[in-house]
Amino acid sequence: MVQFQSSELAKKAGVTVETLRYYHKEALLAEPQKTDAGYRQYTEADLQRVLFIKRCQGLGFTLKEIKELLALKDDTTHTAGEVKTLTQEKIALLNQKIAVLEEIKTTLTSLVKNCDGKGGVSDCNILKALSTNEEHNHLGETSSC
Amino acid sequence: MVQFQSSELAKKAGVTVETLRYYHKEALLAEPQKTDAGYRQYTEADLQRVLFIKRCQGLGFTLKEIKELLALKDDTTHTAGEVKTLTQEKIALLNQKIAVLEEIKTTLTSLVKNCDGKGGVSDCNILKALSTNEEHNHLGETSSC
DNA sequence: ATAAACCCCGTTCTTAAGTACAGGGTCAAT
DNA sequence: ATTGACCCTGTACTTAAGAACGGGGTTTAT
Repeated sequence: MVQFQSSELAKKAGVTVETLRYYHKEALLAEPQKTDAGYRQYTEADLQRVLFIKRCQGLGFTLKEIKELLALKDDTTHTAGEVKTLTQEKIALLNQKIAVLEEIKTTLTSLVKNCDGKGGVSDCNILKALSTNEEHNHLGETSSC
Repeated sequence: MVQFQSSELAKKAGVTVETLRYYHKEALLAEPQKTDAGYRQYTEADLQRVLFIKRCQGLGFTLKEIKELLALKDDTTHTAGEVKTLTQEKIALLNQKIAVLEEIKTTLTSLVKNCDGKGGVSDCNILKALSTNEEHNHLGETSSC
C-alpha cells in the first residue's frame, strides 16, 4: 500500500500541513497510522477525503457542513435523500445571498447614476443620499445579512 | 442643544451601547463631551453619523470602507469623484461575488438534478460527483472566493 | 557527526464586528 | 440610605479556517 508523509499529502491535495493538523483536530480526517517515530502515514483514501473536502469548500460548503456531509457518506444507513436535502438547503441559502447582493447592487447603481462625480464632497449626491433616511433612494433597511 | 446619553442614542440608532463604544475605539465616531461624572453627551450630529454608518453597512460596506467614506465626507478638500469611485469599486466587487455564487449555484443545481434522492448514500450521485475530479460535473476549481 | 529538511506537539495569532463580563461609580426615587 | 437603573473602564470572548511560532525529535546525505 502506498503511503505518504504529511507534506507529501499536503502538496498533492493543495493544502498545507497545518491544514491537515487542523482537519484532524476538527475530526474531519481521522489520524492515520504513525511510524515508531510518530510520523503520520497517509493513504490514498486520506488524499481522496481531503480532496472531497476541498471540492465541497469550493462549492461554498462550510467545514461544519462538510463534516455533516462526510458523516452521511461514512454511515451507509443514511440515504441519498438526506444528501440531496442538504444540497438543496445550500442552494436556497445561495439564492438568498444572491438576492441580497442584487438588491444592494441595484441601490448602489442608482446612487452612482445620480452622481456626476463633479465638485467637492459637499456636492456629492451619493453622500447626500446616504446622509438622509428618505425612501426615494432605495435605502430601506436591507434586513438580514 | 439637545443631548442624549448613550443608551438613548443607541436606541434611536438601533445599535447597542457596546457598539458605540466600539465605534469610538475604531475612531468612526469621535468621543462626545462628557459630564463631570464622565457620562457621554451625544448630539443630533452623532446620531446622524451612526445612522450613516448603519446605512452604509446595510449596503455592504465594511467599517473600514465606511471609515474611508467618512474621512472623505469630513474633509471638504476631497471630491465627489472620489466617493463615486469608491462606490463603483464596491459595485464591481459585488458583481464578482454574485458571479461566483451564480457559478456555484449552477453546479449545485446540476448535482441535485442528477440525483433522484433514492437509495442509500452509496447510490447518491451528488456524493459520487463530489468524490471524483471529473470535468463533466462542473467541479473545476472555483478559484478565488 | 553534523547540517538540511523533514516531523511532532501545544499554544498563540489573525480578521470583522461586535458581545460579554468584571468591577466599580452615579442618579433618581423611595 | 438604599434599591434599581443607569453609566464608566478595561479585558476577554465569539466564529471560521487556518497560519505562525517555539521548542524539540528524526532522517538523510555529506
